[in-house]
Amino acid sequence: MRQITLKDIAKALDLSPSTVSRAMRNNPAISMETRERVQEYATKHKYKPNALALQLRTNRNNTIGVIVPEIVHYFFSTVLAGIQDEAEKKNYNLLFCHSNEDYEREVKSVETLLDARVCGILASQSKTTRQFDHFQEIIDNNVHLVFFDRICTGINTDKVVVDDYAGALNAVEHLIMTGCKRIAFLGATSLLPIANNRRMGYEDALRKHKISIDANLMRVCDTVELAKVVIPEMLQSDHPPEAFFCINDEVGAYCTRMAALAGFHVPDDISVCGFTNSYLTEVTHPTLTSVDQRGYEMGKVAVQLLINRIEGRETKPGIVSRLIKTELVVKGSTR
Amino acid sequence: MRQITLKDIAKALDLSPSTVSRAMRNNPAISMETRERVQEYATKHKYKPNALALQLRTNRNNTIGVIVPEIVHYFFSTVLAGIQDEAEKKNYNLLFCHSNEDYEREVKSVETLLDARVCGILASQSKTTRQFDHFQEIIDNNVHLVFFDRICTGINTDKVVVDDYAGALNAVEHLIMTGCKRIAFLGATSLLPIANNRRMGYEDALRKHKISIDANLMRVCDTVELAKVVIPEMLQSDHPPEAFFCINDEVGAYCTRMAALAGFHVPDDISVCGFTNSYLTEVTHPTLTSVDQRGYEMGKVAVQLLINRIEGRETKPGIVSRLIKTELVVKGSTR
DNA sequence: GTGTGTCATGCACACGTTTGCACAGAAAAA
DNA sequence: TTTTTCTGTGCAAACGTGTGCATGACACAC
Repeated sequence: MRQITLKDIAKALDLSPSTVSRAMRNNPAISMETRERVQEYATKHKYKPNALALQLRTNRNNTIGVIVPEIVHYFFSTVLAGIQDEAEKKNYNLLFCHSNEDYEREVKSVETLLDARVCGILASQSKTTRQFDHFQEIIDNNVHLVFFDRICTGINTDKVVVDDYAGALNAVEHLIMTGCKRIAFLGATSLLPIANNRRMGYEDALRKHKISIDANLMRVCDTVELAKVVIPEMLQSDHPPEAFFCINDEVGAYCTRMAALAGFHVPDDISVCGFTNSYLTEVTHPTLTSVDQRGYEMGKVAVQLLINRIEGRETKPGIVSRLIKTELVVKGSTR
Repeated sequence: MRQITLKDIAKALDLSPSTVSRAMRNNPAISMETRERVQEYATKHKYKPNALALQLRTNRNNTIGVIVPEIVHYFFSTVLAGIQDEAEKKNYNLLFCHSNEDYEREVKSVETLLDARVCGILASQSKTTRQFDHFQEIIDNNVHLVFFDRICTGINTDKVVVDDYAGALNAVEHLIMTGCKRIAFLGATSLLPIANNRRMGYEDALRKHKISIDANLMRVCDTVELAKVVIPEMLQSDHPPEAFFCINDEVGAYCTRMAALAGFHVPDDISVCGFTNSYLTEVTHPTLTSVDQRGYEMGKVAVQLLINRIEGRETKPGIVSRLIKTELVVKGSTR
């Protein structure tokens, strides 16, 4: 029992397929009587137009591909939610690929998506990617491409990124305004643009408030493993920091616990601020102040940009670059 | 500049499209010379077979749809990762839908997937779903359907679920073996099968070790908000529990913190066990013992089952039901 | 010369839809 | 009555591919 087609309806009602097609689309050239007869038969037999046939005709399948480097990940899953919601609203389907931070899989994903003839691709680069030919391939095939978050510097195309700089600046200013002066920065290596931007935001906030920058207070500490070493060391120093500005919530959450164990009260003795505003911030005690990266918003904006390109509404010839504003969410770990 | 087709190659080499088609597929009927000439031209001009045309011909698009109730969610994102990895390995594409726990969107997602003519659907039911007509519609359209985790009891089809009962039983036995007797169960309302199965596992573990079941130790407490009320109350009682078996990691994480604040040492005075083994378990101090639900494995198994159905390798006429074994991951919060 | 066999290729059709154009019949205008 | 206009419908082609069958050329055996 396969799906009923236009031809089947035509045969059953002794009409031609073209008449049936027109009747279904309410073409005024078809008499009211025939139209009703056809539509009645169609609904009765649950006719569904074959999307594949339509796609072949128009050479468009209303599908966009998305490549995510990691999915078991608060931020990226949030972005994916935004992408899906917006794409669904605009009647696009989503072909989902997962590179798992692996260059080879990223290349394969691009191939898959191009083979599937998607109208456009949303991508966030894997950490291990050093060559960009596969991304160039997308553009060479006249498929639209928008990068989000982890943009690929080697490729000239539209992108959407988080305003890490302003996020860090705001957060550190908040720490300063609530009375902290010795503020530690637990960051990552400056190779990553996001880490670098946040460091610059941190430094500029201090400068703005005439606080000197102390290199001893700036550490590479972006994993719980590192935190286990770095944080106790800083807490035990003669001049422990009055605040920790952490590059992610994992380190932030661990930091609140370590400070409490060392006998400090959070936030009265030591303030802590994280980055991402994941659900980790709700299970710490006190709850963790954090910078919300608004991944959902990023996903929506990325899809909108891509669809505007696809449908020719965004005609700007150069590259379009959108900045997502962060939002400081003050909770219990800062005063 | 559109993509090159078989016809283009045919015209360029003064052959018929059928010859080119056969040449590309290495049909021995075509002379070696022609084959080489065609393939050379094809690679030079980056010929890609048009998937849409193939799909129309065969009426199969090698795509499976997945409906997830929530995506910013450790467990479901893990399952999705498993689904994607396995589907990719088997050369299937993934059409991704997100119901966001909303019945209306779930119905719309099913429609979308059926319109797209997917070969099969993997679905986990939304919390607000009370009617099942849309799922029945899938089966009526001869599209294969496999439920995972949140199975729909109203529909007779294949499913993959976590062995919650054994997971709970194991975990509670571990608590007992490490010297705890008064073990609290922080669960959810028994309406949900998963909550019910875990409660039964908890009770059977106690029975097995001849520990009486104390209703005072069993509470509904599946959110951090509830935990803020329930846990302090239990800790302050005359006979505080020696262990907490929690229905999720959020409550478990919060529990370790509350116990420490109340002056108990974890795990020496009080043991805590969570459920899911999310990354929350790594940022608590001590790290949180938890029951791993092996979502990645579940995703893989679900896809395998679905593809076996699609490709006719699983011919069992009745419904196939797979149970995913859980694994207790002992960390710092239990002895 | 006729028959048989092999090899390489092309024709035609199919998948399900849409659409420009032609056409038949009826109604309206001359 | 003849011509024009209008109305409703069908034909054919197209999208890109794969495949059964026919065809034509050539070689070889009788």
